[in-house]
Amino acid sequence: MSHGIEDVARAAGVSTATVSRALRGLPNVAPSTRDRVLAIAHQLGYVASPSAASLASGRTRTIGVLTPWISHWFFASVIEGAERTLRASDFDALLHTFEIFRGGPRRVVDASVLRRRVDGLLVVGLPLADDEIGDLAGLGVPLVFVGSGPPGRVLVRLDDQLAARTATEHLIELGHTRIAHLTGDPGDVLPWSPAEQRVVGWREAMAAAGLPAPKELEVHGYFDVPGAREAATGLLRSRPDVSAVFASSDEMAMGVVLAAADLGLRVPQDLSVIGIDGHDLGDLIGLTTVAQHAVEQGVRAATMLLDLVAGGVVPLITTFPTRLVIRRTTGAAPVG
Amino acid sequence: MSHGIEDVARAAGVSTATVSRALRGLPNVAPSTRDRVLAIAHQLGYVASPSAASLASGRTRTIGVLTPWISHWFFASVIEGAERTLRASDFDALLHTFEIFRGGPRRVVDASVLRRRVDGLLVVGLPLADDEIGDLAGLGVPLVFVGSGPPGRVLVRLDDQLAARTATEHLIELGHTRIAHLTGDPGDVLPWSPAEQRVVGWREAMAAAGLPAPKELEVHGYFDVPGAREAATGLLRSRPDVSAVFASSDEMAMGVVLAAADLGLRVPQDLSVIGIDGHDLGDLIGLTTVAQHAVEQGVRAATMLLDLVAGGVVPLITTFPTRLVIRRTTGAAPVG
DNA sequence: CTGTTAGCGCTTTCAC
DNA sequence: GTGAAAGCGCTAACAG
Repeated sequence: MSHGIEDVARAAGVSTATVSRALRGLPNVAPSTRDRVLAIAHQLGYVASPSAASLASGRTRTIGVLTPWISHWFFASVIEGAERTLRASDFDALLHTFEIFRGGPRRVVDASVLRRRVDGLLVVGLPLADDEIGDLAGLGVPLVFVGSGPPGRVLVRLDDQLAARTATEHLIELGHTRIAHLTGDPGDVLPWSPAEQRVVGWREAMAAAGLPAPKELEVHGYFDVPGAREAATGLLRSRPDVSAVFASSDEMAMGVVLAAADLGLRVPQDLSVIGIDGHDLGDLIGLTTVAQHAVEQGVRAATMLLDLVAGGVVPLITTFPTRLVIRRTTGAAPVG
Repeated sequence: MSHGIEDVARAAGVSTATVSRALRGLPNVAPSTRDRVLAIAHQLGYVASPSAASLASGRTRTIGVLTPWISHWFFASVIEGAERTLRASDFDALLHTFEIFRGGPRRVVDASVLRRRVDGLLVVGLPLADDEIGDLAGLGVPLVFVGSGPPGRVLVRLDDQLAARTATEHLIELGHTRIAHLTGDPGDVLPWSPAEQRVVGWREAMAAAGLPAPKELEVHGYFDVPGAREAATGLLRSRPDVSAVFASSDEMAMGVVLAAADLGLRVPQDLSVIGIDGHDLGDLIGLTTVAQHAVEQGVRAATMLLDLVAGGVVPLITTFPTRLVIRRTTGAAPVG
């Protein structure tokens, strides 16, 4: 049942070296030989042992995918795109999640377990500390960041400041003046994190319109629906004058919509809500959003990583476009 | 930077065999020796090469996770639970998705690429053909199915018939008599698939109440929000007398809610909708559902798989409970 | 409790 | 275009 390369070599009347070459499509194999080897290998159901091949060649044909969650829209979408791309090139995707605990510090990324295990690393939306990034880089394999990455490293992203300005400006055009921004955990303060960039974009848009953007209007909650619901409830209670909320993600925006319902506020008559993402289910509640292509970012990042693994060069920063999708959660500011 | 087992052995003044034993926590190593080896390995940042270890031992400490999608609630949740559990036991999760194309046949699962690559396989919600399952079994590693699996194999599931009856009975109790069932692709006809079991549960509940469950009320759509929206639109147009829809999943139920909105039907006054899942975002539209614990199923399945890999025995079928969560998409049947 | 010695199943020079 | 042979870096008997 389980054949080795020698069985194939013997059956084909060639050496194991030739079988290895033929199966991997290397040059310097006579077409007739190649065909024969391929046929026999197929017939025997032979597939090279990945461990043996890795040990001998030093390459694993495996890409590690590091992510904090998989059951969030952006992450699941990116991973789906990346996995599909890797598989198409006969690479495996090794999934490593790093839970970010509510309130507590997240488990630190341990690079050493990845040593000699992967040919490259895809870091999805995980704002890492400098030393962690250094450890990962120390593995000596190419790194590509998606959604969130430090300067100087290969990064696939969107223009977070622009997306945030777009969202905020949409609210401003609707006549809102008390526009709050709901963002992620306050511990996430790396200046290059998307959350931080979006805060900057919000401030810029507010400033450009001559509107105040005080600290009380910058609310930090946990980065999901329940977290946002809770944070938004607090905000809307203490600042009933707020007529619009720009949430840093669609999931957070959904939490805001739920909080509004909890408090008996009508959306968008009493409160306008906008997010960033283009979440699949945003349509369900008519969520206005600044949409991005998450699956495509996964595809692109994986493609670039594969290029790097093959020794190619890729652009340091790839910026994906976003577009404003106006639906039913934003409307004209209440009069008075 | 990158040390081998010999470096550690030399520094500790022992043989490589002892280093190997000490690092893996095997017995027959003096505590003092073990401590010394551990300290030196740590100091050197030594981690055994997985390829070399696999080649020598025949074990990979890797579990393959097979799934059709990752960006669907059930799948993402199960995978998240499983990955966390595997990681806790120092096992890696290798992600293999098998896209199910709309309309077309899905890509067939190719077991051979998994040969000698994994110590076990977790199949998540992928209704496989008998020969595919045979191929996977032929790999000689333990298999655990989650959500959907053939009789005679280790399976973590919920009682699909019961869940469907619970959902249908809820609608019947509200006075509905024309209750349609929206389910997945018609190609998915394996008698043991969850979709098929849910159809059976719906029919049973209808029959028990003396209500008709004709074929026209059993609607097949693609297994996601847009697919259900489309299928439900067709149904509601051709059968305006239908006052309630039981959808096979929450995502499909969301599609029904959207279809109702498209057609100007009020939910629940004109149409009641119920799903199965307990999707995170069901709350957003007050979706009534029969909830299950997807993350826990992933945890349990991974735990059992690890047991099997270690040579243990596990129950063939593990059935998770469900519970009816009544929210706002179901209400009394319209009078007349 | 520890060391010695074979491999595990490939890939990769280096010859021919 | 093909083969022989030397590893890749560990683990697993088997001794002692």
